[in-house]
Amino acid sequence: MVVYELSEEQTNKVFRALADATRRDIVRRTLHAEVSISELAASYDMSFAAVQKHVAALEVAGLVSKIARGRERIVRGQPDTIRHAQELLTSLEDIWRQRISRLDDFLSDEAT
Amino acid sequence: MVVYELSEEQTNKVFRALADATRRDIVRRTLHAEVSISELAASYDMSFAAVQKHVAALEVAGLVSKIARGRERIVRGQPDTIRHAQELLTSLEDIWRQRISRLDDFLSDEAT
DNA sequence: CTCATATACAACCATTTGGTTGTACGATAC
DNA sequence: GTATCGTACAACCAAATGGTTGTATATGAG
Repeated sequence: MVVYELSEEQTNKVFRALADATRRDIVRRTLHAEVSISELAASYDMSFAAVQKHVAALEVAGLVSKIARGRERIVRGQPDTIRHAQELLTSLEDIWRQRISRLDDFLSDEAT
Repeated sequence: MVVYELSEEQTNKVFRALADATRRDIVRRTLHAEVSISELAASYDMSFAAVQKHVAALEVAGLVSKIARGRERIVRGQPDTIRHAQELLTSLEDIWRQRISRLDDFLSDEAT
């Protein structure tokens, strides 16, 4: 399986974008179904422009994409980028697991 | 399986902490083996105090813990918190998968 | 055509972030 | 005891973040 690595800068943007409850909620909603920016904006207690900025941050991170439909912009969640972030976390967990298995080896050596 | 949910604020801190290449590297190294703060500081092109702040951000997020050993502070990666973040990303992916399966249902209804 | 809607974007502002240097203090080495 | 090492923490600063309002523009409705 070929994994397309994200650049460090791209990775920063992905995690940064996920570090906000409103943005995480936008990702959830746009993964669930296509939503326009104004529909999103109606849900949060902040200005339209603020929501627009959150969507822009998510778009730059690759967590959502926008397509024009008439005068609306439809926002779609991008599961691939989520998966990239997940793979990075998995690689961290693997480091831990390798450490544990090294420790097991050490202990079984000890026992002989 | 009981999953201990992180608060929104705690989740913000975890992702925020991961949104920096130096901090991700510190997590990698401290998951691999125990390292003192000064050992960490020697690796990065910034002041000791700056590295100390990065470690503090990771500690507040629950991604590392510190224990005193003599005059040193040993930093340990905390795989549990990594797993919490991973579970959140998995729940996002699940939302996507449910959408796909709804779409499949729709298409098979269409076919009948 | 005119009006309302959906979006884009600039300018502005307060707060947070990420770095710096300097100072203080406990633990270890000599 | 004194010097050194490892850490903690405060004060400071520039840049980024997350919100605001205001203005412009394109699309759809009537």
